[in-house]
Amino acid sequence: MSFPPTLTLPAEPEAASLSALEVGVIDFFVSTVRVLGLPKSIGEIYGLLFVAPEAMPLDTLCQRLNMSKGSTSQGLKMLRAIGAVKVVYQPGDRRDHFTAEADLQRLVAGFVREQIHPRLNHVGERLQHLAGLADSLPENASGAFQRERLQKLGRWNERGQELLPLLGGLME
Amino acid sequence: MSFPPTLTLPAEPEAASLSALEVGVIDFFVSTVRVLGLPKSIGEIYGLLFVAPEAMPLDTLCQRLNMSKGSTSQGLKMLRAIGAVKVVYQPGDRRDHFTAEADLQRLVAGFVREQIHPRLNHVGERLQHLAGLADSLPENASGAFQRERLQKLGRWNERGQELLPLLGGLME
DNA sequence: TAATCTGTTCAATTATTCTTGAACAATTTC
DNA sequence: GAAATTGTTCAAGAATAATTGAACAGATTA
Repeated sequence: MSFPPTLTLPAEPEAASLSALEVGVIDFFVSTVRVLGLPKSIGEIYGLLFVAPEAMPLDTLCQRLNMSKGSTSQGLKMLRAIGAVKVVYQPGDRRDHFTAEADLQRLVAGFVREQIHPRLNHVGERLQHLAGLADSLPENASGAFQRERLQKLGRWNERGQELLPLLGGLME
Repeated sequence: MSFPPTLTLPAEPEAASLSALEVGVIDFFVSTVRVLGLPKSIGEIYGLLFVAPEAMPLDTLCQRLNMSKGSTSQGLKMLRAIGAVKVVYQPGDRRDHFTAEADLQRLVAGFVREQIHPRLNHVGERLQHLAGLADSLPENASGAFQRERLQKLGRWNERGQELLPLLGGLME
């Protein structure tokens, strides 16, 4: 009873060589990023760059994270948009090299700007429109209740508008 | 040229009868809830209850939102856990009746408790473990850099722990 | 100019999450 | 107790989101 000698088992599938420290830090950012509703790959890329003393190019990230070039490129694109990674010039190397931005205030500001604000699009307008409907509500208890609820919605929205920009400031 | 008289077109597929106001408010909460990473159905249920002057039972929600009993039941379960809907007793009706909790501070507190904290599980422990690895880092520039990054991670975590509970307080 | 290198894009696949609907338990009514 | 009512659970299906990989464009080198 023997295994076919012509068939070589593909060992561990290109196990990415990451130190325990790197794995730990990446793991931390993967969880964080999940809470924020971003894809795991974003957390992996940022995590590796965050612990890395040196900037690294796209293909190094691909290899070490065992991630496709497409995902890595897209992930870096988003991270750059947020301002969470920066491109640094590396003399004598044609490739872009990336480092992690580690200033929490900037990270928060970038995240709010790129991820939260766009999704809050037109909320103000829509509430405006709703407020218009309030006038044609009946003059009874139900009408009064609903007008009150609409006002509450408006106040919540204003409060949110005020608070969001302050978020960054709270971060030390 | 005529349509087969025996074939009745199924009209609009049980178009849920919602007023423009209701649609608007539901729409508002659906967007909000999406930003928070919760399923749409949660926003629909809460939105309808939020504008409704009267408490309503599960099957009314199903009918008006055109949503399955399963989804409605699960959605109400989560909303109850967060503290975003309350059960009110309705004399002479065996069914539970639900209303929306509209106190923002309580909503935020419940959301953090049920959705954020559980996901942040063990982050402290894991960071503790990572801090252990710091000691066996080399005494060169790279080692120093990584130790610093680990410290930063620890500070961020502490800061988050302090800030989360305050979130509710900010809400008026 | 051709060949190589670097990085981006996007259609197709894969993985994840949400919703449905039917089966079930627990009450209540007859 | 049988039938009806109310609400929950969960496996299967549907919808959504993330990832891959191959094709591509632009830049650089030979």
